[in-house]
Amino acid sequence: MKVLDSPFARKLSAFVTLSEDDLRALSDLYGRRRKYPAGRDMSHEGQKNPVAYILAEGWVCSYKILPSGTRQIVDFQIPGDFLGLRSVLFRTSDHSVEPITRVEASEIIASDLLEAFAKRPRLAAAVLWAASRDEAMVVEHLVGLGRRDAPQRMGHFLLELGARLRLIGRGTKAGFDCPLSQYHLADALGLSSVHVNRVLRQLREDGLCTFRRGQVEFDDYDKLVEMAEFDRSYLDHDGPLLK
Amino acid sequence: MKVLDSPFARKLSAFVTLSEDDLRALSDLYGRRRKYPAGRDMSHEGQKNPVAYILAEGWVCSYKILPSGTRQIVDFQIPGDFLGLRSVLFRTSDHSVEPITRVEASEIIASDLLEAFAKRPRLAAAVLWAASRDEAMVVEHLVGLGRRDAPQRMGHFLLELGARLRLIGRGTKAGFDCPLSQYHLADALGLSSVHVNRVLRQLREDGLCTFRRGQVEFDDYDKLVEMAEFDRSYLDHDGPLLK
DNA sequence: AACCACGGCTAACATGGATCAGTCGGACGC
DNA sequence: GCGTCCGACTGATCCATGTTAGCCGTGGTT
Repeated sequence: MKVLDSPFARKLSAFVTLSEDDLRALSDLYGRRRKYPAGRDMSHEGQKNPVAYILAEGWVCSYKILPSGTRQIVDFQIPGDFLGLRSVLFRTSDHSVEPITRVEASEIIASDLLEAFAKRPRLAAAVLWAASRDEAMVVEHLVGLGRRDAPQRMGHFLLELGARLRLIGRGTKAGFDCPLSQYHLADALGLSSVHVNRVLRQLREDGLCTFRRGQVEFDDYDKLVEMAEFDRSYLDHDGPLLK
Repeated sequence: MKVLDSPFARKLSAFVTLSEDDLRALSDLYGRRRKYPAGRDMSHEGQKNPVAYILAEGWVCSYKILPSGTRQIVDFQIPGDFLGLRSVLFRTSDHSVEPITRVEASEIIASDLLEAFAKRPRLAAAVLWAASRDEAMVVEHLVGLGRRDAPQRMGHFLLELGARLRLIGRGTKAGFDCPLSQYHLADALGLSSVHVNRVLRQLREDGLCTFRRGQVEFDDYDKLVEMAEFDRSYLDHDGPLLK
């Protein structure tokens, strides 16, 4: 039961049915578990020989800093998400990672991962599915930055986060706990923190959703979906072809 | 020699040394070669059972249409690039593909690909490297949309395209042929076509680069690199760990 | 030859969001 | 208890970019 209850197993199980053996192989994967305090970077751009993790507890963000000093957050990772899956295949990490809260993460050894894939194809399929979903999220994020205005971006972002959290049992259609500051939102959505504040007030006054003191509440879920043009199909595309 | 001269082989060879046998396995991969006229979509979002291709000739773009009718181009593919590598693993294609010029593409059968990977690890490494580079480009694109202004975005985009084309022998530091319309640029860079025109004029008047009649000329490469804060390390990261 | 469609190009005007310059309240250190 | 720091919050102003409404040249069609 312990494994099944981990956010990672919950997420994968939502889309590929995993057997007892699959789950056991999954739990064998976890290497040493490490804790990181909030705030200090876990890795930064250009670092050599990086490690991959599965997030067990806490939130982190992956970002890039531009020469001008501004930053762009590419993605947030929540419990159950992979961290640095790509940078373990290639020698150089191409972005920095900052823990937003206190974090617990399990190290993943690349060779163990490949071995488990060879033995348990369904597990490989599930992990690939997760990686592909992450990529789809980045693309959707890109589309938002290019073609959505600030309120839509904000609404879309909160709805996506909510959907991801529900998958691991940390949120409902009513809302979720959210440790992000308005600066995090600004750096993710390509806005200034000042404007983030204005947009949040707007959403609150329009009765769409309320973000206050680390809590997101969806005041009118359907109306928010409509305003943000949120189409969640990119989050739960069909599983991989291999049965 | 024929295989070695294909844009795909040139691109891969630039980063992973491939043996004669690797190259032979590569040429076996190519399935039926198909031609598509410019303009009509090759595939659209939501399509089932899509196919993967390697582009042999011509340019295409992958894009998403928003409910409002605007579109965001996620990426351009040029000869040697994969097309729909991810959508072959998953049942649904999550974006549309439009040929910009007349296109020739070779169909890739998923099972052939996996088989080739099993037999020729270096080939697998090379293809993975290419996929990873594509992902890094999407991330860089996202950062640009979030945190760079229009002239920087434009400069960055043209420099990146130039670097990619040089890799397959279709451009130099002096410039390259470019079949994109200003509308394509607008949809890729998240701008209006009017503003694209303004920005291009600006770059020309500043002596940085000239885009006219299907030709990009870098008038002052180094100054353009500096203005756009172009750091090409994301394009040629080290190869994968597996030797 | 006349027509039309399309892409490049431009000016005038409108506006979303950035920037600047703060206030305020709560948490924390001493 | 007092400073200090951080994040939320706000108003005033400015500017980058969008929008609207065209013109022009070219190439294709009838």
